[in-house]
Amino acid sequence: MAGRKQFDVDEALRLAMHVFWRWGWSEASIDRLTEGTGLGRSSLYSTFGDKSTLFQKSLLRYAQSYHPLYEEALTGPHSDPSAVITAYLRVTLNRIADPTVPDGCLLTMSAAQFPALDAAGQATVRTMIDTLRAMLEQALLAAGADENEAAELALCTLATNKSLAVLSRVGFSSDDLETVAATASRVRRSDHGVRPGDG
Amino acid sequence: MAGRKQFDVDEALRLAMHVFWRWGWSEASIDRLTEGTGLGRSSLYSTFGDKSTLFQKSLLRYAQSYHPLYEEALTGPHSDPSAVITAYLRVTLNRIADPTVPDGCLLTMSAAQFPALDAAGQATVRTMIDTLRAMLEQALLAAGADENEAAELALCTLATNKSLAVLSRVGFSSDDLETVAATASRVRRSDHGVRPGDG
DNA sequence: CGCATCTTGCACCGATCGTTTCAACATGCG
DNA sequence: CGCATGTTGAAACGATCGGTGCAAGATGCG
Repeated sequence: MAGRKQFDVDEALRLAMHVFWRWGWSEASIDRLTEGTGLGRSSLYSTFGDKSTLFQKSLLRYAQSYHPLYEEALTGPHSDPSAVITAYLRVTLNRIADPTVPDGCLLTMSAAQFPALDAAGQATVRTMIDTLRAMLEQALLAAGADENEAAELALCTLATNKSLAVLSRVGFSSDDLETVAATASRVRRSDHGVRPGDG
Repeated sequence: MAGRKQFDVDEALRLAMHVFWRWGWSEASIDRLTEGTGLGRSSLYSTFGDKSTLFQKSLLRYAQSYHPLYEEALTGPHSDPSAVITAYLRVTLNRIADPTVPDGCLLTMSAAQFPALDAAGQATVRTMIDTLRAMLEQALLAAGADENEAAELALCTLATNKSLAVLSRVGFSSDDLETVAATASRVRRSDHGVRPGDG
């Protein structure tokens, strides 16, 4: 039962990364990590150090194994920026649709971490969008644009709101955050006739 | 020391919500909640129920107290959709800049939950953007557009990536996610001469 | 084989987790 | 006052947390 290592270190790290993605930092207990990797506690600690160190290595492993997937889908040469973005986000969407593989972010709370987002909570979130949508509808009408775009813009604005929260917590600068917000504000701008600098 | 309640229930709930925002679900222990609200354990449990119930109520309270802030900044009537979006995201940015108030998302992991996002982790994230930026630079050059836009587009695409992860975990439909991704792909499309349906 | 070296499983550590219990106390009503 | 009702602080519950110690077992080398 002992002697030389009876497992592949890199595969074990991949499995550990998966546990962290599935459960998040706090809910990924040592017991869950040992179960998910198949290693014993001693092997886990002697190979990867304590939980913090293991999480660091998992994060690095995640980032390194993550981007090649996108590169694979985005083989050059590229001539259309929109196509690049579309292909990139398509990979994210496909991965999100598959609940068995890590999606585009290791740093959001896992479902196990907010046990209480029930129907009432969902409705509350919807209400938040609806208020924004109503304002956008009004503005689109006043600008002579298609008011049916309001729902789409409201959704995307909320999405930007969430991304700002994530990026700030990951450590992006306020300049970067400003850039994201400014670009989101320019979405489809030319479609409803507002020129740069307006507003 | 007892008799009638010696605290304001709504204010206590507000403080509890703040603790959940600051620490996240897992790291918001009962001790931290009692310290943050000023209540004893008995008062907390008898007033709000167990931790899950308290989190539900905090989430609702968060959503309800959150949107009025945006409405306040977005007094109508509105005539410019971009201005509405800009004002909305401006509130988010201002709140993120202030570390003492809840920002735009209660469901991202707090800083206390990933103790290992050090310089190495930051650099890894940067590498992920740089790869995307290089592809976009190539595409922008081929399309005859300004390649300096690549960094901005890469950042915003990553932002969309993160927002998709959050929205999916909150329970948004795949249709909604598709909408967000499609809109992100159209960002500044008309600026570099790519028509709808290309690619 | 003899021995050093490494790995593994298991028990165990103190600390903290969410939750419950309970006695002491303050109030409102008769 | 007497008593029911409700609140408060504090102690304690079992469970689980991250982490360690250690003996048993397996290997490589002489």
